[in-house]
Amino acid sequence: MAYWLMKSEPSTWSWQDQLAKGEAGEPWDGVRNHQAKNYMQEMKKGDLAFFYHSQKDREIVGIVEIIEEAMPDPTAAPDSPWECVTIAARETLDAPVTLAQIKDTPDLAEMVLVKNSRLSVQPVTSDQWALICKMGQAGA
DNA sequence: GCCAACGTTGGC
DNA sequence: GCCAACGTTGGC
Repeated sequence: MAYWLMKSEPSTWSWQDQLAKGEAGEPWDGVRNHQAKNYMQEMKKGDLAFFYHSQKDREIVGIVEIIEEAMPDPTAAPDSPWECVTIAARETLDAPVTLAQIKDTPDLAEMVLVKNSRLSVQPVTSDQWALICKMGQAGA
């Protein structure tokens, strides 16, 4: 069981958009970065990921589950290497965890989100996961 | 194969 | 809106 963090600009694809998809989920397509693609290939069905709003909000707003493992990205050219996973919303954080909070928390200083802010799909350690769930008052 | 130039992302 | 960081492109 692994943990991840996936970023989206709310103006492009927001948590509300994701919630609206319900159990059917939504392919996380359009990723055009090899590091991000490699992480998606490592994802297993049942893995969990934080859903992060970049740009204006800059906060973790919810938790999604990987419901389909990596497959060719339907929005990419047929012979391209790009892939996507499918995710479904699992839980909305009662208290969104902001980037500022994360930066103020010494135990979260090593997060990829802090170290490499531009990577849109990133791994999260189980310790980081547990702490952020606590900060966000996640029920699960 | 190296590296400068350029475009894009995302925090501030 | 600005700018730093990073990835990609293209000339040599």
